[in-house]
Amino acid sequence: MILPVHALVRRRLQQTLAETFGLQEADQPAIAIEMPPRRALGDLAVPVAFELARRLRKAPRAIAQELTTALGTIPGVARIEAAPNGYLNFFLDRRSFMLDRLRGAAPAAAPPLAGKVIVEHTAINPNKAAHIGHLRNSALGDTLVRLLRYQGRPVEVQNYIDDTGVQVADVVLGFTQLEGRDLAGVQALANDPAVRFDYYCWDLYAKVTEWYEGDATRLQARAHAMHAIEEGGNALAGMGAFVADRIVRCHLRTMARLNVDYDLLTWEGDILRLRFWAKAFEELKALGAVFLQTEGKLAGCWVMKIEEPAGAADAVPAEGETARDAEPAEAEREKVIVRSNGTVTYVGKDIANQLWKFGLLGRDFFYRVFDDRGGRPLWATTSTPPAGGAAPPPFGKAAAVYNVIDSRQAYLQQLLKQSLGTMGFPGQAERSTHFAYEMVALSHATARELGYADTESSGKPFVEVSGRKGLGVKADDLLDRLIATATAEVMQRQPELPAADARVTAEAIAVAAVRYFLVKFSRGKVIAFDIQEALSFEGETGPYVQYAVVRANNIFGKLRERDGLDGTGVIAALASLPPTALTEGDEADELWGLVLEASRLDELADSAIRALEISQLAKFAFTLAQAFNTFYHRQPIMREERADVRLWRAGAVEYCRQQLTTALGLMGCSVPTRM
RNA sequence: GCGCCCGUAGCUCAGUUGGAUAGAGCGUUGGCCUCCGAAGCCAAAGGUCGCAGGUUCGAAUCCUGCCGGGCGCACCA
Repeated sequence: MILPVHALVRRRLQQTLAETFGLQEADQPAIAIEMPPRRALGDLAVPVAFELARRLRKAPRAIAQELTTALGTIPGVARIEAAPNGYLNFFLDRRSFMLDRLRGAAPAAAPPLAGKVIVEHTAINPNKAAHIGHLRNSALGDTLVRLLRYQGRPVEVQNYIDDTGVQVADVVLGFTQLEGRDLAGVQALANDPAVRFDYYCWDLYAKVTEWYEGDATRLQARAHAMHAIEEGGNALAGMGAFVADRIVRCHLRTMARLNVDYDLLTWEGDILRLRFWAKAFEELKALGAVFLQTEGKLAGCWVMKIEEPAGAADAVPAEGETARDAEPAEAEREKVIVRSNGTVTYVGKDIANQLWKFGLLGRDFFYRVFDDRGGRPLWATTSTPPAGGAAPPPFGKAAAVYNVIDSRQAYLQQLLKQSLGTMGFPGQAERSTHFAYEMVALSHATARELGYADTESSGKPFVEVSGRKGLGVKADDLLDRLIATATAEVMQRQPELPAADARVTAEAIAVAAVRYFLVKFSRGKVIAFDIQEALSFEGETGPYVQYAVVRANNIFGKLRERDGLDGTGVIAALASLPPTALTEGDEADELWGLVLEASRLDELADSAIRALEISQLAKFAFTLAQAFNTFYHRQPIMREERADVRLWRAGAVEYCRQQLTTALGLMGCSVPTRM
């Protein structure tokens, strides 16, 4: 926990700049606090003197030197040095820093921002099994949720279920048109223990796509089915509801395997049935934000004008092209909100949903318990008042909203934000964040392994996953393979371990492998998923981090066995020990470096949230595990004979394992007892 | 055509609101298990940070223009 130290140092610098240089806080540059490249230079570095050099007409070094003396003493800071190049370097009081952290006595970080945060993630169309692309969404979203909660913010996790969209309609048509099933037939299929219903729908969905391609008039059947499902109260709608319910339950089981869960399932059908959209539509019409288009190809549709980014609207035509040649639609783009057949597009429904999330709609859902989850009810929205039962917690009315959706939908998210602003809620628009990330594609090797020949001839660097074509790695298949591989590894290393325990361990390893893999890349990068790469448990992987903690835990197992010492025993013993092993010599510097690095979890968590870069958390955990492994090899604990040295090292191991366990937990990963 | 994203070592990627000598993993080569677990550690080799300008005391990072790649610009979501 280093942020409280940052806050203290920053505050003292601001005071000193005001007192010594007469710079009021408003005129001061932002004070960045960095880590020096080498520990010998200091523990914290502040480059503020460079910033001030011009304004004060002095050399950075002179400013740094003045600051050094003017700052005086700061609690917890042993000394301050002005580096020859102008850096201001802070050396912390190692003993008190480490003891405070071990005791958990470090002052709390800045109080978290007030108000509930809603994070919406996963949102898989409920018409087929989850695949690797969906997993990236869930892993990023769930980790964001855990990070926000770690910061002390109240978070509500929502999973949006698009049960009235075209994709459910497609599968319903597959059942009725291709297979001639009625509702009872689909129910029988779903209840057949030999059938994996989500896998079955996966294949059926791909067949429906081919069926459409066979005859363009079949698209009319699709439009009809969609309309029927939206209307409700008919056979197609009944089947759609059944399919969506069953597939959602499949998705929840898959996600539970990865330690991902939710507070509320928001069903799109309820938004329609409760006329959320009708309410939002009235307001949008009254504001003139949407209007009925009477001419052109969009005649008969209710449309919304799209705000062009600044400068784009009045762009001059390219040379050789006159303004007359340009499409009129280019100048004033319109997005269809209500189709000419009267159905509402996704954007329309989601505008209503966004308003509800912020408590701006003036209407609420009814709620039902969707799943018991062993005493932790999972709630879902519903359209009718429930007969009785427990009262739901207060949902919605958030201060801020994160929508975790891949960047291909950036355009729609932009519209959503825009409409919030248009409707008179610029503050909420500002606090509505699209957490955008790039898609997961497949490497050519993995596509080939899945039976897709000759994907290289496309000339593209990767193969795009396509649910429509049934092309992709199913989440459960991937997990099964990872568990099988991990089980083999565990049994090889721990032959005496009972099979059931080996399985539990393998599951923990598999989850860490896949979750770490999905968050280690920065979000702007397309992941070309390669199954062989993902099956690795070595190098920069989740299992590497787990392994470091297992080793640390083993040390304490042995300490307890031999010396009767546990974590708290070590901490108690350290209080009366001279700190030489922490303060003098190369080994002490290395020990201290490990403790300081471990303390940065809160700093990295904060940074990861601000930048929406979960990869920073992953990188932190890996780097710390690496530092621990180096320390582990160089500075033994059990066989160290000097008692004080042994205990200080044990203290470092204790803090390290705590921080690494927390970091893994933030990524939804656990630590096996052995592996 | 317009918008967004990406371009850093053979491959896959980090690089913290511009800061000290550009770092990992994989792969390659060579070492380390009578010693807290080798899913590990140590070492070596490997980079005109796509190109060209500009801003700055300082640029992989910011700006402009190119080049290459991806994704969007549906009465799908």
